[in-house]
Amino acid sequence: MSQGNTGVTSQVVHAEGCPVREVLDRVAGKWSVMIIVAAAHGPIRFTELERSVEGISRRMLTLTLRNLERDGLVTRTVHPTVPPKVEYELTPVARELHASLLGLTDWAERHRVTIAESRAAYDALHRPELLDA
Amino acid sequence: MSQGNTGVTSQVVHAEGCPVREVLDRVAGKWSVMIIVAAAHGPIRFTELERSVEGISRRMLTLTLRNLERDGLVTRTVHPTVPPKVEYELTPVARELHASLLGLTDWAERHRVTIAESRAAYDALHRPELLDA
DNA sequence: CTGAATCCTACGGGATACTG
DNA sequence: CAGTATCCCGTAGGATTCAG
Repeated sequence: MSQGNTGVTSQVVHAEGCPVREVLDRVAGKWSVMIIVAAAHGPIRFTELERSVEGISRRMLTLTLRNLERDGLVTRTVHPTVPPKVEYELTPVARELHASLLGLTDWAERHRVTIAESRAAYDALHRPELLDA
Repeated sequence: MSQGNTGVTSQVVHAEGCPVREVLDRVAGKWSVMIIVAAAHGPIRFTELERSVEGISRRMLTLTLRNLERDGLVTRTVHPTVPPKVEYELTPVARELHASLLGLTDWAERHRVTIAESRAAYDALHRPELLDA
């Protein structure tokens, strides 16, 4: 091989059963992580979540909470009062996730400016048409 | 308010400008992270990526690589040979991201079984119709 | 207050074919 | 080898309405 092989064994990233994919699928939704962040401080009510997670619709809040509950990431506690009061709380598993997420948010904060600049530069070079936003 | 306020100041998770959302949007795609993982070992060629990232289509590989390049997460190096040879390499910023990702994959591996069980249990309770898959 | 049910649309992403 | 260009479809998710 005159061109030489890389010598680097590029290992396959398995599609199925890949832990990377799994966590991502679980967290990929538009709202899951934001809900986890909003609930990280302790039990929180439905309406509080609705206000905390800016921009979320009532429907998506419900759906996402159901999925989180299904995965065992939040618990749902109904207080049989009137008016009804429902509290959501992160499970220990979700708290661990939240801790790991901190690494990501930290990364995002450290590089957000750089990334924004990179985008602008790229667009200036490869997307001249959308320069006058 | 006889029910009392919670005392817990549920802070708002801002929609715009939220670093959490930003990193997620950037990584939320179906393939971004898997490409980053596949490229973590060093420079890698287009076709090698295509084989490494199981299940990806040529189209999505190209699109995702372009976005990663745009965000300054990968560099694209064209070797003017014949046949053409293009190498993609993670930038330092992306390497940091990859490191943070390790925390997530670790979390996923530690809890995948628990989560799967949680799902099964939830479905058994709340989705009796789809029990005979 | 805390949802569930419907309706509807945008867009991510797959399959396929063509190109330098 | 390394892409681009089209076509097409499923579904995430928004708006709105009804209900316990």
